[in-house]
Amino acid sequence: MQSPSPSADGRASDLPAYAVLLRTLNRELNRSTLDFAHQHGLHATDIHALSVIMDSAENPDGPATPSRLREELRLTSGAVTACLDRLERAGHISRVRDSADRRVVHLVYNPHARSLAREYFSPLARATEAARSRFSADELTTIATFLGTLNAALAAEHEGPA
Amino acid sequence: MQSPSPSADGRASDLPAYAVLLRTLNRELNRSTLDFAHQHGLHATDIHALSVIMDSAENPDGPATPSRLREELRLTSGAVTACLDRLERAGHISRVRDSADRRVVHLVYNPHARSLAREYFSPLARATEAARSRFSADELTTIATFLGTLNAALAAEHEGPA
DNA sequence: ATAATATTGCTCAATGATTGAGATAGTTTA
DNA sequence: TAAACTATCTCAATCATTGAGCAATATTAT
Repeated sequence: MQSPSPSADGRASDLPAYAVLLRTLNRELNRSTLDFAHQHGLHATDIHALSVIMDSAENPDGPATPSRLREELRLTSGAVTACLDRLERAGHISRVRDSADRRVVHLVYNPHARSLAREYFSPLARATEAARSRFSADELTTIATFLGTLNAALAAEHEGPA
Repeated sequence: MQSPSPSADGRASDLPAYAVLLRTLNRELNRSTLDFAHQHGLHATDIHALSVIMDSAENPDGPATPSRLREELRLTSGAVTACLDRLERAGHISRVRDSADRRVVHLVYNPHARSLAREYFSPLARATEAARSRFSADELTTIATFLGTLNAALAAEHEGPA
């Protein structure tokens, strides 16, 4: 009844189909996170925090701080403190006072957490590589550009939706 | 030092770059979920449950059940019951006993929840459409195929990782 | 300098979602 | 019919999160 879609896989490229694909992807990624958290006696919150701390370490916006986590994870300050206490107690991260502004705490992850993170992302990396292997270099470039564009659009949605 | 990558956006299509893109996407989608949940006095769990119930209604695997939610959301049975109590009390879903096997409860979402779900996915749909508008039909087909492949690979990871 | 204001992260009692063991009701197998 | 199994629910205990307030540091104005 809809467009006959001459290309072999074309039936799955309209907006509703994209919505289902993205929702499913979100669920799969969350499930990976939960499984990994359970395996290590941590909570989903802790893993998400670790993910933010990891990405902040490599990004030019500077190292992660408790305030940053509060915004990224939509937690209250008390919850952030508790989360960081858990991660620090388990040896994954350290709190380091900024020397310039001594109110600020920098969050750095220890070598221990580095290997933990590698382990966490290993199934994801395996699945991603399996999917990537089916596409050409040009196609992978297109897909990466799309993902970047989508991320930017989502970020714009909850920063200035008006 | 790495491959010079002649294509304009090629630098962003290797595996580590994909990992960052997918982690960021996951965070953006979760943040949308949390923001929406807060706006409506619900919890992230409730929204995820609603999402599963929605997709189950349209999928051929049959309607959602508490057991299904327990697996999908990695919750215990007590938590599922509490979550469904909240959703039912707020009028979003109904529990319906299966007539064939009267131990089973089918979860259906009410018209009220249908409009709630539309509202929830509206920012996501807007962002997705904004990103989609930048790509050709062929490119969108490629991207959709990739997302489907990735979802299948992720599902395979936590069903039979061995 | 000094006082007033703002910001960062923490403390702690209260709240409430989640856990986990068990109960209940229904189904299937022998 | 009895026994074993399954789906869901109940409920006390646990523990992450909330939210108000505090301590320490930084900034700005006078």
